[in-house]
Amino acid sequence: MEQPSRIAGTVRPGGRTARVRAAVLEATQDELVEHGFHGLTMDQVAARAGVGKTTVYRRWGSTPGLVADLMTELANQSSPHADTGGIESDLRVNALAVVEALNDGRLGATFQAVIAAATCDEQASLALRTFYLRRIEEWTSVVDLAVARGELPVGTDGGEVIRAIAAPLYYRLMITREPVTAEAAEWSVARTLAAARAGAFVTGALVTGGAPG
Amino acid sequence: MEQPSRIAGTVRPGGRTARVRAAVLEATQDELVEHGFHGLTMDQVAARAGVGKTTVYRRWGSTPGLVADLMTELANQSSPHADTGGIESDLRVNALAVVEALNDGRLGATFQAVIAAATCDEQASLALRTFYLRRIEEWTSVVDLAVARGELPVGTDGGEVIRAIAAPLYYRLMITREPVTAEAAEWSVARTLAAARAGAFVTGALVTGGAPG
DNA sequence: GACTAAATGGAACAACCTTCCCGTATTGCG
DNA sequence: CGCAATACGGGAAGGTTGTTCCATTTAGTC
Repeated sequence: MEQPSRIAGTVRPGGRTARVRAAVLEATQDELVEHGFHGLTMDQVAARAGVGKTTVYRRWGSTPGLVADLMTELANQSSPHADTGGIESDLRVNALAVVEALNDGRLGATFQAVIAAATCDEQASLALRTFYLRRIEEWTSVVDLAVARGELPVGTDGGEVIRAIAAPLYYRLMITREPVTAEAAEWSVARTLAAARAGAFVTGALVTGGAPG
Repeated sequence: MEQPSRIAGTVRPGGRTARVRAAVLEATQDELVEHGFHGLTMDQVAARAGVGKTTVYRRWGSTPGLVADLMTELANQSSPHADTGGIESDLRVNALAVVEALNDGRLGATFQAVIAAATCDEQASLALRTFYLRRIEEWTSVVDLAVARGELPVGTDGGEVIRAIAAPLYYRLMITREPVTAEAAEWSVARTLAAARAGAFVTGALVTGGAPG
């Protein structure tokens, strides 16, 4: 095709190109805060960023492409997991970080936009999946260490525990649209931990009764 | 004023008006299955439904209005909760029903569309919240009965239990975009039940340790 | 510091969304 | 069965957004 076997912006990523990218992503977030994903247009993003429409089309192609790139950018800003020495406080740090992120004007709007975009765009869906699976993986070690310390049963699936912490918070945000409070985070930690201690997160086991078989 | 103090379609809801509404909502679902919320246009909905686009604009106003009405329609189609006599199987019925709905082509696409629409439209957000809070309320009695039977601790918050069952499934659907399987439903039931039995859903209590402090 | 290729920006064009106007068809009622 | 009000349908106009072409500017290199 027309493209020199590479995507525009990757051959000479320094100087102006980098400034343009930063300005466009910044403008994208601003637009998302104000209008949400449905109201995001290439036109206004370009105008707000002070760049030509052509540039936005060439480098991002569409509005889902914009939010996907935004999510990829966030994915690269790795936030190190906690290590407070106890699983309960570690998970609490995690849950409260999620609550804080979702309630942050810019971040919250961005997350919701990418989630919305992922419902109709494969690129956005991939960016979303990549971001969260990476975050989950980063935090899994917190659970693994707790297992090593004897705080949780051997075989506990760390990834599933981290998912279980976050799930109720996102459920409130996106589905029931209830406020995502610190209290909800505490509940999530307490309930997940209770289930984990009962062995409900042990791989392959479906513990439903009071005593393990 | 222009409007006779009522919204079009509410004064004479019989006959053609009802047929038009049914055709439009049907076409909306079809379009959602094919293009998602982002690709939903008033134009194509009208064409597909075989009605004038003026009518669609007059009665629904926008695409979020369309999906909001769709959700309201689904909310009125109440599905009675289970009563198998045991909390575990009751919750399993609930979880599997959610899995089935989310994996259904039409329903799944509709849910995702409304969730996406709710991120930028108050009307859709309200329809979504109304739908789910009603469903949660319908299923809460299942937990209350279990408490009465002595299967779960006194004071267990039924609404929160039902939320906890569904949350991981929606999390997989919308956030990590992993397949929503029957296995995931089983996990959710087992973990929620383990936490509930440990008293983690008792109102006001934050049970985190083995023994209450 | 000059050269080459990459990246950008402005303008033009097409497509789409949304509204307005008015004639027509249908409903609910007497 | 006839009347009056309601709801619908079609087409055209105005505005916004999507998409592409080509000259100009800039980054990276010798």
